Amino acid sequence: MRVSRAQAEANREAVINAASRLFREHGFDGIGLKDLMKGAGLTQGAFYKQFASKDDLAALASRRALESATRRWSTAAADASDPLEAVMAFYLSKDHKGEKAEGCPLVALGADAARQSREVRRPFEDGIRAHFEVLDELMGDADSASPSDKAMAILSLMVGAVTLSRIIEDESLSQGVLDAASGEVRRIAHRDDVA
Amino acid sequence: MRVSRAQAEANREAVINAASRLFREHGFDGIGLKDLMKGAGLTQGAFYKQFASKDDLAALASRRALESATRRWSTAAADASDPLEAVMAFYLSKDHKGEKAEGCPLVALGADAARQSREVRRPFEDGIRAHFEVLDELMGDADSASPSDKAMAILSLMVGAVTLSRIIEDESLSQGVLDAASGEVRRIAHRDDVA
DNA sequence: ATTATCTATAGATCTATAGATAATGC
DNA sequence: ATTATCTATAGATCTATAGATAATGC
Repeated sequence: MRVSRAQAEANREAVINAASRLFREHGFDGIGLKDLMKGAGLTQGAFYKQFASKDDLAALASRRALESATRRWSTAAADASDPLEAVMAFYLSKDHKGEKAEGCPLVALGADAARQSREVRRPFEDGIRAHFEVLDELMGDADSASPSDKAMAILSLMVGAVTLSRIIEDESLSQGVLDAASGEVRRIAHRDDVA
Repeated sequence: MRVSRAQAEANREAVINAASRLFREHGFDGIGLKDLMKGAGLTQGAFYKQFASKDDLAALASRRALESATRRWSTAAADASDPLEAVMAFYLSKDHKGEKAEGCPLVALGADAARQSREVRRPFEDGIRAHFEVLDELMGDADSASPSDKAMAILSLMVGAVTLSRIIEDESLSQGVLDAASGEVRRIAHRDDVA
């Protein structure tokens, strides 16, 4: 039953990837080790050879989810003539509202994260900073030491809007929240700051 | 061991009130019936005479939390010469960032709520609409049929900002997010719409 | 007589560990 | 010989139910 070192490493990666989706879908407390391992085609018993604890996996899976989310922002921005519009086009879309498992972990696990261990919160904080940096770059506010007020407000607005839109059953209101957020993000980004 | 009908009703209310705090603090999946009942000084066995299921209590506790949150907004707005500043003063404060159990349920349970039953999501949706109405009233945009874009953007921004600030360990960045949100909320509210 | 709460428990599930198995890696 | 994964299990906890108890309410 033993597998090669390479296969074992691949299995470990598969568990982290599966967990990164499954935690977003069910919350940190909403899914157990058995189903997390099954998500990678393994059984529960193999867990502790790979990870120190459930919290350890939660931290690794959170880091992966946030890195993937940051990459998605960078990629969307890099490929587009209007980078901000490109980011908004997917982030404030009906599709993104619906894809809890693959979507932004700040929305799917934002409230949960505040209750987790320092080890789990850390990748969230790092991910938030990385999102700020992408925003500041695409707004031409190249790397200053700390994130701009605009970047902080825009990310807050986008995370809040998708959070609210996921709760709201009424389709037109839910869409209205996303659209209102789009309008305000544009205004914030294009406002001329008087320094 | 039986208590009077009045006392039984008081006990029921006490459980709902305790649950409204405890769910915000630990998440819907982060606390069990035993501890929820203990929060009201009762034992687990008394639960099912009062509630149909844990989900039933979650719905009742969510409604209470959101009604309390809406009342807090109304009260802050009613007592102040500048209602919006009064709401922001508590909502985007370090105190509110710290008081998970008593603070805004949209922040504490926003991500969780999207995963719950329709019965639990409903009070959240109603609460969101009530928040929009308070915002539209204090901005002088008296009751139109549907919430204004401004109200939707402001609530999104405020919920997102407190969510992010709770995750961020770095005190100055965490405060920076709240302050950036304050600045943008003011700009959104005071902007002249060209209809 | 009714019933709100209590203690006790059923049955499922949770995290974590133990020991067996079978393939790898030296 | 080592070890990644498996099955099995320990011990705790979860939701929900059952039956006992003691006070209410008719």
